[in-house]
Amino acid sequence: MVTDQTKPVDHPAFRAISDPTRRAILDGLRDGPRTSGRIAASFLVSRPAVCKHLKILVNSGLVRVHKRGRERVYELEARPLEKVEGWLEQYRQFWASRLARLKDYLESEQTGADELKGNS
Amino acid sequence: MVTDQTKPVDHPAFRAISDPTRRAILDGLRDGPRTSGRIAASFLVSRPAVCKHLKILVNSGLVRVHKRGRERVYELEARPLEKVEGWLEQYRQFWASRLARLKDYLESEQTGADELKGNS
DNA sequence: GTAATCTGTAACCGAATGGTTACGGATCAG
DNA sequence: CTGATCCGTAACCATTCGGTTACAGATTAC
Repeated sequence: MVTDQTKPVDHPAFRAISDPTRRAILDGLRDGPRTSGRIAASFLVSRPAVCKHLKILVNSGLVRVHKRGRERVYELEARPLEKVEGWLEQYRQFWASRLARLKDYLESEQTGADELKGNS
Repeated sequence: MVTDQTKPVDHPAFRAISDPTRRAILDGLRDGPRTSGRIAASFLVSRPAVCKHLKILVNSGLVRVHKRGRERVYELEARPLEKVEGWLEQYRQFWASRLARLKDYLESEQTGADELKGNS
């Protein structure tokens, strides 16, 4: 076996970070906790839309929320991203290794011996 | 500024890897190039469904394809994942640093001085 | 040539997604 | 108490998504 045989990684975070707006929200929260209104003010979409994104982020574990008076403070909780990182890690060798670059080179002159590289 | 100020990262790969089936397809391709039929055979969903997933993966740049006789060989192209990795990297400090763990500890006894940590 | 095989796509369908406007609950200001 | 403010959710809508079955184009086998 060429690569590590690991169970399929699944986590709601994968879905959560697939949306550009949600990623932008997370990016903003890297500067510190923010209230719902303040977050929404920095986006073109409506406030309820942001609220729904925040809900998704909370449900995926990427953001925590707690009340403070009449406002609610949202805060980044990055730990679930570790799952994504873990999945990604298994691919790093395919873009970072010398072998990967060698492969790229060989592919520039089609050998036609494709499936020889790994068939179970 | 606490964190690096970077342009919002966007790439079709984020959407592509949000689906569990597509991630499983990529996982399989780590063992080497495979034909469409062989890939489909290892999934419960129908062959056309796998075809559509493969198309999405090709369009996102995560998979390359070339014909060989009457079959088509799909091959992993991991480089776009570097974009995802780059975005993720900006969050590593939030789950890996000593500061992050200190924050976690402090949060276990609500101080109420939330937004003091970073307001522009 | 003809039949079997490998493959992608069209047509269709139900469910989920991402957005909107309208509303109501809770809290602060006066 | 009353009005303004902050906020989440309900209801609705168009679009996308992920799946299916049916079909058609190429290539191989005989």
